[in-house]
Amino acid sequence: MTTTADGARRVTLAQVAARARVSVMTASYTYSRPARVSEATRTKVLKAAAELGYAGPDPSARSLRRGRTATLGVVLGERLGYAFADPQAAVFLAGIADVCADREYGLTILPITGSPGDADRVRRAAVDGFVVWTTSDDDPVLAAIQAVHRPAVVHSGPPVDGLGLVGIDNRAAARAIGRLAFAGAQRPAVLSFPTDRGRGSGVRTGLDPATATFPVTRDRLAGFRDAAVELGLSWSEVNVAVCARNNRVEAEQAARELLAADARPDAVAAMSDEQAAGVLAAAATARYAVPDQVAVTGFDDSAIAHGLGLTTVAQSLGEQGRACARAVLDDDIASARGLDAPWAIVGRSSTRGGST
Amino acid sequence: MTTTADGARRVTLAQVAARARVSVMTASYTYSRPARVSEATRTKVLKAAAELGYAGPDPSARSLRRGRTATLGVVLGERLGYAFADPQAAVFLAGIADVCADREYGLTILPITGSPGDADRVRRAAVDGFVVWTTSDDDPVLAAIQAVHRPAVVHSGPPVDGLGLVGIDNRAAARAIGRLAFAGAQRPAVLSFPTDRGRGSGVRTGLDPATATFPVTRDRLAGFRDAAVELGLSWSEVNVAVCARNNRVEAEQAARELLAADARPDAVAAMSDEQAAGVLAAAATARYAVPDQVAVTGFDDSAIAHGLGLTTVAQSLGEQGRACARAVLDDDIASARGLDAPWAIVGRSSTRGGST
DNA sequence: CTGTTAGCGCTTTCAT
DNA sequence: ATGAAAGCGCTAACAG
Repeated sequence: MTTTADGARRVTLAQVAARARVSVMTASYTYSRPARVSEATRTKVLKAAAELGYAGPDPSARSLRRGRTATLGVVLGERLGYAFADPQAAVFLAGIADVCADREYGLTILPITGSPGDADRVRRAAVDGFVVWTTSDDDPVLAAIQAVHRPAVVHSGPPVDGLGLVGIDNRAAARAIGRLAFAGAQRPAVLSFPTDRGRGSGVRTGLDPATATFPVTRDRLAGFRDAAVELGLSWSEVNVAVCARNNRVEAEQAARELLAADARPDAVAAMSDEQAAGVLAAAATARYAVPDQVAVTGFDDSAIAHGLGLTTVAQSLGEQGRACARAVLDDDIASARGLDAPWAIVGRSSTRGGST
Repeated sequence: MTTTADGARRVTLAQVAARARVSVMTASYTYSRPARVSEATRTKVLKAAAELGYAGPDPSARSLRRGRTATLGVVLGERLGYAFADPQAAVFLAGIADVCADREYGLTILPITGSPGDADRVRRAAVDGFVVWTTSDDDPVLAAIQAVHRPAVVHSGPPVDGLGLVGIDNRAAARAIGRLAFAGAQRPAVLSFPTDRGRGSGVRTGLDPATATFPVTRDRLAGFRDAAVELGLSWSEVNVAVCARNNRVEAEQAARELLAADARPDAVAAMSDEQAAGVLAAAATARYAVPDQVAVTGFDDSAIAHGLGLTTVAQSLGEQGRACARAVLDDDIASARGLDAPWAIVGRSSTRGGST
């Protein structure tokens, strides 16, 4: 007779209790409130459990009875491979994971594939609440989350009735960094995140920010436009290179195209440091001096920005991740009521006027 | 009277059934087996549900009753921030996520923080099985997973009784790539992953592979030693620079140290393409020609390897992730019985002898 | 410190 | 096509 038989023969607390000759409640307390049980009894119960191969209370049963799952759901509006390729998404998730670890919470990832089953996966997730990583205005998953009546926070928008919102004022930040990027420039250009779920890419001119359905993209485009206009530049002539994904390789390719054009840009404002790194690489290849021939700005002040001398917008995605997780786990959505997270301009050597 | 009152007043299927004037079972079928219910009744039930703000069956109750959670657990032996910073870990996770999406499974991430609570978090996770991303021989979480008697697969080791194992033969692959790296070299060096959970870093000489408790590190060190010995080089004189984390920045720093030494290495075998990229950067800064003055090899043939002209070991972490997930979800651990995943040497321009 | 009772919300039988 | 009964495994609430 093997103790660890192969069959997934489930051992229950009742069996353990019977074997230890105690009531089921005593066995239960042994696990959930050890202090309430005498040393001797506890030993007896654990011995019986070990003999039977009982590994602790069933999580589903416990969740049902307690009314909470001790798990947080994180909705990523992308296939996992893309989401993890974004260093800032990683930092954001790490912030969430910190809070979860502190509170002994699990973390369920809900990657959105774009298929109709996405909403169902969200509805069926055994979680106590949700954090949604940046998505588009028209993401059907948002309605599903709204419908389940569990605490949820959306990072960076869109705002959804009943859900919390955390992030920075992207328009204001883009305007501020855009002024540095475009200062003294004649032909500014923008390297953009995708404008909508279709994720079309290519260079457009005079792109209307309002047409973008990703709030982050929309707000940053609007901010860049504000900056251009304030500097007396015509937005309708600004080339906007839209990339399907936020990564260095695509950005470099797009920057190569921009820089090869007749009216070569003399300033490029990118939407992330990764993209800006691609621009710097393309500029280096084409032997254009930064910032004299091309000024470049990033966004996020990620780990690579310092080494690259990148003028950028500093914000803490890690702290924002923690704020999202706390708001959800504390069921305090009121603490997540807007895009008011702190940000700051970090001037370095990639823009004209030097680092201040 | 608001329909969507704030209070987390849980709506149950029984209430929906009552309102729709049908039995609880009919209401249940409406969700779990719509075909078994007439069109008219289904509409009636859904209408009642909408009126009450019922968002579908409670996941915990369903899990308890059905005996499965429809969620897969993924154990990462690192803080999330580090795990996500490793592009190959991201690819591996993406592979797992693919399989989960196909089968309408959720994905719970269990980051290991190194604290005693880790094992508990694993035990309490409401998942049907586990995939464990590379860890050390002495990771206490392995015993916890073994104890819960649910299907589990460990990627790249260590082997654990009753758990599946997926990965490549790292020693053989390291030996093969090491021969290319060290061919024609006099002073080979190695850039290594951490040897144990302590994650000490620094340059060591003649490091005994057997002392490493991370199987991947141990096997690759052993393979590099095999290669060195076969080429008539003395392992006891080989400098091994151990990095605490697998990333480009740390690797570049370590490579800088190696290259600044009196006996400058003329070949560096790294344990990942990220590390190799760091070596290339350090070599470029120091103006050493690759491969003539320094040959460099990577590992994994990741997205960056091609662009860098890196000679490396190709393997598909994505496919391995899928294999792990399938083995667990099919409860077919037998299909994951060893380190026999395919790998191949990809010769490029970073090693002497050119690309073949 | 330990035990009894009740029931979390759902779905698997097995009827009708 | 619909329904009644039973119980998944556990723990809150209340005794003793």
